[in-house]
Amino acid sequence: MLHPIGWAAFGPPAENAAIARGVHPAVWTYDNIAQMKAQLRQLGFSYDWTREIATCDPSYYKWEQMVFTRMFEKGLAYRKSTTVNWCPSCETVLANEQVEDGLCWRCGSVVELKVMDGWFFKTTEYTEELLEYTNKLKDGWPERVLAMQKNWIGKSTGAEIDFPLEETVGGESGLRIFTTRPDTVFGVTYMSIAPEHPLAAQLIKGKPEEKEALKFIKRITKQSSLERIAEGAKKEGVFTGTFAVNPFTGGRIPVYIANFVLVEYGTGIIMCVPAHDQRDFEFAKEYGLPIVPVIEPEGTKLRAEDMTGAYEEPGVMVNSEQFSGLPSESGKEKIIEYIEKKKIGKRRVNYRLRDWGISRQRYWGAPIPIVYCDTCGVVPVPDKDLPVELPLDIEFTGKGGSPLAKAESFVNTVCPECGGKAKRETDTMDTFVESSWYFLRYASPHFNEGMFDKKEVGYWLPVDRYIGGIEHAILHLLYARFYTKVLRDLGMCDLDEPFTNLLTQGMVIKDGAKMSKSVGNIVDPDDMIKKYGADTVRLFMLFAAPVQKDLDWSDEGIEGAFRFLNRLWRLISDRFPKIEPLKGKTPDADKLSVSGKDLLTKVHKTIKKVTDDLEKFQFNTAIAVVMELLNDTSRIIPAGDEDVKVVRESVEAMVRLLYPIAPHVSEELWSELGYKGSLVDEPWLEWNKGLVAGAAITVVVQVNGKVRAQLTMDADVSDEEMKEAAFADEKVRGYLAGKEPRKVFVVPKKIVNIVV
RNA sequence: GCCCGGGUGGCGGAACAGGUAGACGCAAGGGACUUAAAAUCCCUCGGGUUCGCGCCCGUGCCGGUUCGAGUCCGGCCCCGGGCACCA
Repeated sequence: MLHPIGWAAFGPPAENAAIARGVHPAVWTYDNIAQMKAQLRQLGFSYDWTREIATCDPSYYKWEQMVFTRMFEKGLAYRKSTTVNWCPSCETVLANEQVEDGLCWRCGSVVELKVMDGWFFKTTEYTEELLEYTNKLKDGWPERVLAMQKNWIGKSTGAEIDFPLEETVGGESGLRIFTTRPDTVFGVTYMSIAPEHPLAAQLIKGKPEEKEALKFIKRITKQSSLERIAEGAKKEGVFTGTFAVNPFTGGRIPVYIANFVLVEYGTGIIMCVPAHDQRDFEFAKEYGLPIVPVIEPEGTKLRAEDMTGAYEEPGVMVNSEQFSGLPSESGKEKIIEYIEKKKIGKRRVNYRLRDWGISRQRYWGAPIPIVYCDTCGVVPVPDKDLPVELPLDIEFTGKGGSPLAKAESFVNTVCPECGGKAKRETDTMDTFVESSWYFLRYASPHFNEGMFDKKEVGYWLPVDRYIGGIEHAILHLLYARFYTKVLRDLGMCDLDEPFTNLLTQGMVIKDGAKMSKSVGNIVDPDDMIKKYGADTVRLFMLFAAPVQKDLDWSDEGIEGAFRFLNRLWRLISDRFPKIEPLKGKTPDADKLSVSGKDLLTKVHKTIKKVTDDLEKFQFNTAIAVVMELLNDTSRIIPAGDEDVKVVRESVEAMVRLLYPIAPHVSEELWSELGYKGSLVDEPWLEWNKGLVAGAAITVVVQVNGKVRAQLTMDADVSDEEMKEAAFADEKVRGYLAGKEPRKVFVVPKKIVNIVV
C-alpha cells in the first residue's frame, strides 16, 4: 500500500502574496509547505514522506515540459487565437471548466471575453473515450460525478447540412449548420450566425445593413460572459442583407447575426425553425419572421397564428414533401440518409467539451517550453535544455501583466534550431497540468530519467482509492483522465484510466458555511490539537458524519469525542491496571457468568463490525460500536476472575480497534496495558467466529405484523422451535385470544409472524 | 427545462439482503457526589394516551405490492448539486 503526499505548489495565491507583501512566491510557498507539513505530522497521518513532492520544483515540472513538447509534436498541444475567458482580477485566461456561472472559480470576479493567443491541449481528441469510460468507471465512482462529467462532455447527435448562399461570400458558396433536428428542415424560415464568426463580417460587406450590423457585432462581442448568460431571455439580432437557399424547399432564407448563437459550438451557424425551437420562436416573433409548422402532435393540426410557443416534442412530419406523414424520429433518419446521398451534408455528433486552454499570463507556474524565432517560427525547447527554469530574480509590481514577460534575461534567448536571436514564450501552464500526473510521479518520485519509471507505475497504478473533494468532479478529474490517456498514447504507461475508485469526501462546514477567512468561521486545527490532542480531532471528524458528507463542525461535538477517549483512558488506568496482559489467551467461556459471556460475545461482534466498517470506509459506525462496547464494559460488574479477564480482553480489543483512528492514545494505552513495542507491529484482530455465530439471538414475535414479544433463543434454533416458543408465550397468546392462526411466517432466527 | 443526489427525533446521524425504526453521539431536563462549582456517575429524552403494565400513531405527501415497507413499485411535493441560448 502506498499512501503518499505532496504539494500542488504553483498558482496565483503565492504570486498574490508576493505582490501584497513583498515575499517571494517561492519563499511563501515553502513556508506554507513547512507549516502544513508540521500540522499533518501532528495529526499523525501515516503518509510516506519519502515520496513527498512539490510541483514547483524544477525536477518535477521538467517532465511536464518534456511531455508538452511531445504533445506539441503530435498536435495535442497547439496555439491559436480565439475568444477566451479573461479574469481581470487574476489577470489571466481561464479554461472553460474554470468559469462558474460567468465567474472566476478562484476569485469570483466577472469573467470577460477576449480574443487572445494561447496554448491549448486537445482534450477533444479524447472526447468519445472520456465519455465511454464513464460507463466503465461506474463500479468505483460516485454516480453524480460521472453524471457531471457526462453533462460536461455534452454529446448530441444530429447532422450537418449545407445551405447554399445566393451568391458567394468571402470564398464561401454556402453556410454549413449543425442541427439535432434534421426532421424540421422544411420549417426553416431564417438562419443565424454568431457575432464572433469570421464570416459574419463578410456577409454584411457592402450591404446597406453593414453599418448597423457592425455596430451590433461590436456591442455584443464586448459583453462579459455573465452578460451573455444573464441576458438569456432577450434575443437580439440584425439582418445581414444576405440570403441563403433551403436545399430541401428551394426557398429564400434571410441570414441574421444573432446574439444567442455560440461561435464555439457546432459550426457557429444555425438553421432556425421557429415552429419547433423556442429560441428561434422568440427571435422570429421579435423580428416578424414567418413561422412554418412541420411537425404535428398525433391527430392535431398546428397553425402558426395560434402558436404561443414552439412545439418541441416529437410528432408527425407535415409540409415536408415526400417525408410528410413520417414520425419525426424516423424522419430524422430519412433526412440524414437523403442529405448524405445528395452530398449536401452528413451525419454528425457534436460535443460541448472544448479544448483545454492552458496558457496563464502569470509568473508562478511551469514555463511553457517554447521559443519563437523569426526564422524558424514556433520551436519547442529540446530535451537537453529542459527544464526551462522559472527565474527567481523577478520584480513583483502587480501591474502590467506577467513579470516573466518583463524579465529580459528570460525572454531573450537563442533559437535551438538556427542559433539566431529568439524570444521565449512567457505564459506558464495552468496548475491543473501539474495535478494531472502527480499520482504517477509518486510511484517513482526520485526517478530522473523520465517523468516516471514505467515499471513502478505498472506496479502501483491505477490508484485503487482516490480521495478528493466534489469540487473537482469536472476540473481536476477530467484533466487527469485526459492527461493519463495522452501519456498512454505517448507510450509512457499502459493506463486507460488513472483512478479505479473515487471517494468524494465532504467539506468541513461551520455555521452553515464552508470555512473561509473572509467569512471568519475558521477553526484552526492547531488550536484544537492543543486543546484536545490530535486523536480527539481525528476521532470527532470521522465520527460526526459519513466521509462522503459535509461535516458540521461543532464545539460541543468535539467535547463528546474527548469525553469518550477520556473514559477509555480512565477505565484502563484507574480500574484495571493490575490485570496481567492476556497475550492472546481468551477467557474460558464455560467459566463465565451470563453477563461475562454476553460481554465476550459483544467484544467479538465489535471486532467483526469494526473490521467490516473500516473496509467500507464507514468510520462513523465503526466508532459507534466501539463506543457501545465501552459502555457495556464500564457497566459490567465482574462475577469472578474469569469475568475480569473478559473485561481485560474487551479493553485490549478497544485499544487495538481504535488504533487506526486514534493512534497516539492507543499506543500509550497499549503500553499502559503492559505491552512492549508498537501497535503498528501487531496484526489486526480477528474475531472468534464460533462465538459470534453461537451467541444467543433475539426472536421477534409479531401478530398481524405488529411486534408483540421478544424471545431470547439459542443461535441454532429451528423454525419449528421458534414457532413453538412463539405460541407458548403468554403475551402472544393474549393477542391471539384463542383465534386460529390463518398463516404463520418464520424468518429463520429472526421473526415469527402469526396472522389471524 | 434536462440530469444526478437527498428528505428519518431539537441536532449530527444508525438501520445487513423487505423483518424490533431512531444504534452511537450532541443538546436538553431530572437526580447523585460536592460547602459550591467543574469533572464524573445514574435516569428521562419521536408524538399522543394512561397512575402504571400497556395501547395507538409515526421515516416529505398520496396510493399500490406484501404476512410485514424507512427500504420495492406508481404519482406528486420540497431541498441540495450539476448543465443550460449547446441548435
